[in-house]
Amino acid sequence: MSASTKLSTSVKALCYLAKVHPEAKTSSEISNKIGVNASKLRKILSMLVKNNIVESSQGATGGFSLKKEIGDLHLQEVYCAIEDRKAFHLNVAKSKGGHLNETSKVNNFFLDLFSDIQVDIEEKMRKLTIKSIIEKIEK
Amino acid sequence: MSASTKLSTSVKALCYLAKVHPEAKTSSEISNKIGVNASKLRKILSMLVKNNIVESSQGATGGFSLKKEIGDLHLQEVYCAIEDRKAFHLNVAKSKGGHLNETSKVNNFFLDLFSDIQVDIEEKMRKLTIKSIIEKIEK
DNA sequence: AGAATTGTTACACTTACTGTAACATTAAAT
DNA sequence: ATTTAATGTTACAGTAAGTGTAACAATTCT
Repeated sequence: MSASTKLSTSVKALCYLAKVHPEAKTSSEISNKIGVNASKLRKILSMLVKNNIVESSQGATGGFSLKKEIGDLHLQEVYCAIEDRKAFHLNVAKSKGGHLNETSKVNNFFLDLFSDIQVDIEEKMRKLTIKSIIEKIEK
Repeated sequence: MSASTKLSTSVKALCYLAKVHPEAKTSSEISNKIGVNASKLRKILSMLVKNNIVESSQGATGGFSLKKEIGDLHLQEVYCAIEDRKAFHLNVAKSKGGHLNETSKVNNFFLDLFSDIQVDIEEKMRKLTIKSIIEKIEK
């Protein structure tokens, strides 16, 4: 699953959980609401659980509920929770061999450029809370 | 070939052509220098030709040479030449059905966000000329 | 104990990417 | 004119990545 798909799935689930807060909902309930496979959804939600964004309880009456206040929950935080590797990943061939030839210098240039872009993206996401996203969507 | 790979390949080829300017070089010569398959390279270079960035001549003594002054050639221009679709593409599920439910609203939010990001990236690329890249790389 | 849920693994299917080959088209050189 | 060597384009097999779904162990309430 691509980073951007995971991110939008996460936000959909978080918006739904925010609406029903503090009620807990099962993965299949959420799945029906947002149109994402329940198994895949659990995979994503489990990552949010590990990062203290969502709470889960197993067993017969289990389910997922919001743990963090959505006014304090930034998109960047969600993004980091679901994506370990540098995301919105851009391909640049690794330079092979020790010395820096022209080709590997160009590669390094793009690695730098893309990591600058990555920083910009994360900065943009840091300014958006889930609450602000919900407000923006509703109006 | 991903957008970012095509872009870095283009820049490698352009740097090499700048160095030997105004001499024309064949795709296999360039291929050897920058370590990219000659056939794939021709595919990319042909797009640069169509956008008046590179000149080509066919036939026995043919080859590729720079057409544009590298001080006037911006990375964004190269990028547009090789990539028709919105690049650095980020996945968002298309909303199906006419009405706007919560899920499709979230999708639209991300479409907007990602197109903002796209604008930022292109703006960054618009500030970089091939000449400035070469200077940056060499020092 | 039984039932229902999360958390995780596995797998087939599809889609995209990669590397390479092949060949028609073109143009210079002899 | 023929040959030669190049671009421009198409095709294709092999690989990698993404998608959708199923299965099942672990857990916890009733």
